[in-house]
Amino acid sequence: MKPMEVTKDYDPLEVEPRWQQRWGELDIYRFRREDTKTPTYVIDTPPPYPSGEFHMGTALNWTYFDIAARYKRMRGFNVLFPQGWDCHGLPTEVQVEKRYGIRKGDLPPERFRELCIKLTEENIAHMREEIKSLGFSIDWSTEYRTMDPSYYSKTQLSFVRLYKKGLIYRGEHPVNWCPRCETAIADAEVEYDERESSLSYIKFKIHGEDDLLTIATTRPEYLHACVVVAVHPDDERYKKYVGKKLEVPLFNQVVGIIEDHEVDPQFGTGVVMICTYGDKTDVRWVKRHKLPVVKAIDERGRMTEAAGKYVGLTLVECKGQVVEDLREAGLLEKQERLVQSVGTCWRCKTPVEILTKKQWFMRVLDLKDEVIEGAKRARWVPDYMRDRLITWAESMDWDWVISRQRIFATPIPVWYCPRCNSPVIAEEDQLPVNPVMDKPPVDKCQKCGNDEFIPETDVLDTWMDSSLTILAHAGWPELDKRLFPADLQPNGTDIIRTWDYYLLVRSLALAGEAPYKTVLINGMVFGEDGRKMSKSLGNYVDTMKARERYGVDALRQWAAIGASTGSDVPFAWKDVEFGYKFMRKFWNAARFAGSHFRGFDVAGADLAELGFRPTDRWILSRLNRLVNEVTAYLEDFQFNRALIAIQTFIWHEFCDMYIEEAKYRLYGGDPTADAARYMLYHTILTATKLLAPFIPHFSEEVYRTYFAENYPYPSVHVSDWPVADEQLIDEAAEGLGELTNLVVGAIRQFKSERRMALSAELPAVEVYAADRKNARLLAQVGEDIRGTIRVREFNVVTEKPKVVERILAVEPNLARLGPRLRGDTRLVVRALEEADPEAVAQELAGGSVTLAVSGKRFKLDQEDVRIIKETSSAGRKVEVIDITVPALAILITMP
RNA sequence: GGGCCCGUGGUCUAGUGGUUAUGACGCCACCUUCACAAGGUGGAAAUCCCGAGUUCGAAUCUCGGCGGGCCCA
Repeated sequence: MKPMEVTKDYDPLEVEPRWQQRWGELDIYRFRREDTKTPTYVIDTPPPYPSGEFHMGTALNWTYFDIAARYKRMRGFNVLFPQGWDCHGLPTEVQVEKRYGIRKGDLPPERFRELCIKLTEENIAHMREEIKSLGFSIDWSTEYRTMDPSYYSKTQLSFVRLYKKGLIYRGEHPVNWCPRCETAIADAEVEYDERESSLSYIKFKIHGEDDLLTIATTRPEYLHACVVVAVHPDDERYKKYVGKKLEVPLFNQVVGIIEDHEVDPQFGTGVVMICTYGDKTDVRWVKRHKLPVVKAIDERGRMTEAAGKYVGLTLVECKGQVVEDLREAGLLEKQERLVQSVGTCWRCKTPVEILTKKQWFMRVLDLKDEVIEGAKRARWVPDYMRDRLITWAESMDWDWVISRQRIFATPIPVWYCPRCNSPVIAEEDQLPVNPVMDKPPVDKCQKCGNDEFIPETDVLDTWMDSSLTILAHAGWPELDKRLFPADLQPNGTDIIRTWDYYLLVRSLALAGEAPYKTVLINGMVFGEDGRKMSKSLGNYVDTMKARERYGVDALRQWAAIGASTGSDVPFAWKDVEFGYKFMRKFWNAARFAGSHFRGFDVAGADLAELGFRPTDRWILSRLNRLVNEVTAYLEDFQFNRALIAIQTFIWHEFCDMYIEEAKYRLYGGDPTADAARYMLYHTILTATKLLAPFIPHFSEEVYRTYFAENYPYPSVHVSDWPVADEQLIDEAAEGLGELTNLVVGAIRQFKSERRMALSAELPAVEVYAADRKNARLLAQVGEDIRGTIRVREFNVVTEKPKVVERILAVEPNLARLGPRLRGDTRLVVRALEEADPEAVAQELAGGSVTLAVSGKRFKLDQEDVRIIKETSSAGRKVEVIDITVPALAILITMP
């Protein structure tokens, strides 16, 4: 497209798909494995769960990766930005059951698995399209799926290796159990929910006495599994009972009374019953006091034989029946309503129970110190997020349950000898393996010689797959040290204790090294109502909806600028719209600039000959400063600050001031017009590059329209990141530019107040500068001011014009006075307020002023204060604008 | 109950010791202005949650309270 034909409005919906397709053809995001020279930058991106929908939170997350990836690419790194899918999991099984109206037990596992794979592929296809439409610079050649044999054979290999290292074991241990899903679930999968329940006060008879003791419990259905009763050791009420025995009502087992610090004397009666297992505290108590375990319920949450006549009832049924029977027996003292936090299955929200089952565990508690050390060594953005992982690691009291009773997951590569129960672990070279279909690596049991085996039917927790991502990218078990540890580990606050933790613990166990150098955390996305965005709350905005109005680049600006890094980000249409408005503003500026620098030979221009004016030097200095600022912010992952800095510069300095101040030269055949053309070219090009990581499509469109022909790069995204020229950062030039803007702004405001068109011509403007230095400076920019505000005659004077000048106040410069005067600062401030400003100013004109307060004397020089003046016209047919700092009076001769 | 974070105009938000607190959206007034009226120039609008402390000086640091969030128990 030629600049002449550039459209007035930027149309992202037309531009964006065009560049997405072109980038694919150019293959510019591919990680170059064969390139061993260029430094690498490795981003381990969390593989999303293929639920079928791309959540706004994921869009935020991916925007962060993408900004980092594009920035590092322009800085010359060989960037690995992979994409994978964390396929295994219960939600897919549930979705398949729903879709086909079946229960997973209805089909052979392999058949059910196939249906899961089919559904997953469909879901991935949708999500892949959406990710592509969002324009992320992913290297699609890296795409992996954890359900593929090529991936899960690594999961299995990790199992085998950790088993050999003694870090995986099979054991009888209490686990969180979902009785609906009939599977063990990890701590991280337990969700807590406020639920109303009842607290039952139940009378226990003291064994061998007639006395009764009342205990309070929320779980009367576990009465048959009560193994002991506990009180707090300092609880005077119950001292006399400790050591005695109690008879459990309805079931009549005789249990002891013990003391434990964890009993809350304020809760209920201060006497609690310990059941195996009513909750996690019970697990600790059983361990601490070496109590017996009663298997109270089965895998479906029904009462076992141990419950006597209640056998076969569900937990809820049993609770009702037991309470009823207690009431009839006169043993129920009372019931109270109680709101408590209940652990539920993250998927189906069924309250979680605790069962003792044979399960596979990873010995993560043994790695606690190394995990904490690894977390401490990594850089965290923001820094305080590190504490979340450390607190979590410190508070863990169970090993990680890695087995699940599900179908769609990585099989555990193990068989058992049915005679002696010894496990047979798969050999590394036979992986991937499905023990149900495949044979074990040995013909006879090593222990007992038996030649038959039964397969392990349990499968692995899906985190066993996804905690290998970094190792898998790096080619583990043969580790490419360029790719491990990863440079960047970006993810949301919600998965610090899962993904960041599991990656760390597994890499330490398998590779002896922490897997990431920097962890970049993003907050959660909230809906426009201020609550976490979710379908169930009805505040959900689809990413497709969010991009169809203003395009992806507008949405990305919301993501980048919505909050400081790590903070939660409320979704707001106005932010997306502002993103679009910014692009339109820049687009039009580029259109204007392009029409002026088109045909101008930038490469061949001799900068010394162009004749830069003060406004050119000002914007050039600001631009170079901007490059430094944005670069520093990006190194710090402060995306919001980086983008705000660019937007503010473009809009308010470049467009509102510089372009307006350059127009008179461009239109008027000024000898320095080429300098302005050069500045327009250089500023637009540099800003376009700075914007490329944030708004890639827009930047590409601008780059290709105006600049590409002059450079060898096929895309702005593989061009070079701007480097500031420190020589051009010039305080004096900036001061002069700001002085120019001040006068221009004041006259604009003046015209606006008098309802004059901003382009209205003024016969004459005279600026009176009290300060000789300012007068000299103004003289240098007089031509720019004259040209910009359209005035026929512009003069700067130092002699007082016919105006009356009045000193309004002499204000203290606290930044200077505070540190010097300390406690006396207040006195001086008071003294200045009370003194006659005219007198103070007059004395100060001689160099310094001495104030006497409370018997003390303070000498202030001109730097210690600021003089606030007001001028007013005296008789001439002029209007006057007063500027107090610096002291200027602008006299305008009216038309 | 624990850890971490947050509380700033009507709404959202930037801002980790210094004069007059950033910006967006919304609101009001004015300006066809030769890149952009989906623009520009202005304006009104903030007890910086409350209380105490540290300091010459606190939105910012400390403590307490109140309110909210995320993760966890």
